[in-house]
Amino acid sequence: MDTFNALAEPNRRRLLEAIRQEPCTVNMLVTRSDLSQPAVSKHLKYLREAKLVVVKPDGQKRWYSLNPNPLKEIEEFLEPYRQLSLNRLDALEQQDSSAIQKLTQIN
Amino acid sequence: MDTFNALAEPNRRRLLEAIRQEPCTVNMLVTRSDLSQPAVSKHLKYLREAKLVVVKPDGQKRWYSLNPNPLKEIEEFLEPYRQLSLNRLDALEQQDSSAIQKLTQIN
DNA sequence: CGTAAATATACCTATATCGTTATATAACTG
DNA sequence: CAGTTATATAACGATATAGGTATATTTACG
Repeated sequence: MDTFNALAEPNRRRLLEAIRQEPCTVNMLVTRSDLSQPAVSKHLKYLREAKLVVVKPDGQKRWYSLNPNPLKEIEEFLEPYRQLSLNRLDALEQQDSSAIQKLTQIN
Repeated sequence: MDTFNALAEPNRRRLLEAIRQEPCTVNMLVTRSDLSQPAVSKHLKYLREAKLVVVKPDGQKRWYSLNPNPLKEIEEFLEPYRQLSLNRLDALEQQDSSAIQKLTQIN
């Protein structure tokens, strides 16, 4: 499971959001999601494979915390696209709001 | 097909890269990839669903060009993660290279 | 008009993955 | 030790999708 695929699943993004806010045990994530415990464990397995989380065992509990480093790959992919939409829209916003309508209704 | 899933497929990312550089017809993309024509057409269908590309028919040709707007969703997702790794590593780089080793070997 | 070119779609097989239930594996607790 | 808690894994069915080949559809051209 690579970074892109790990982020492609909405439940996995939500789990990662929770872990980003603070390290979590599996049970904490089960409580905060509407997923079963095995489902959470499986998603965590994929997040581990993608190295987006690291685990620290503590007795029977496992503390999952974020490793944001792999996200750089996504950032690097997005980099060449940044100049395009965002700046282009920003520039338009300063002059012609009808042109923005035209552009944004594509999306 | 949502934005995240559209980007999860490596061939699709490559097609998008090509389209980003200049608008392309299907045949151009077939030539520049190692995919069959139907495979390219299918990936383009998903990119269209995700609204990452727009098509302009021109005779029998279809010109595919980039619509970067949906990428904002990815940017917004990444936003809260930006402060974490990148800045943290940048800060470390300026003082202690062994600490960087420890951090980066997680990844 | 008949053929070729450009693209899309249908159909098939293989593989991945989602979620669930049941079960295994440790580690605590009394 | 017995039972419970925390987590992981196995096994299963359902669904999605990747790729290929064959074919349909539309447009161009002589």
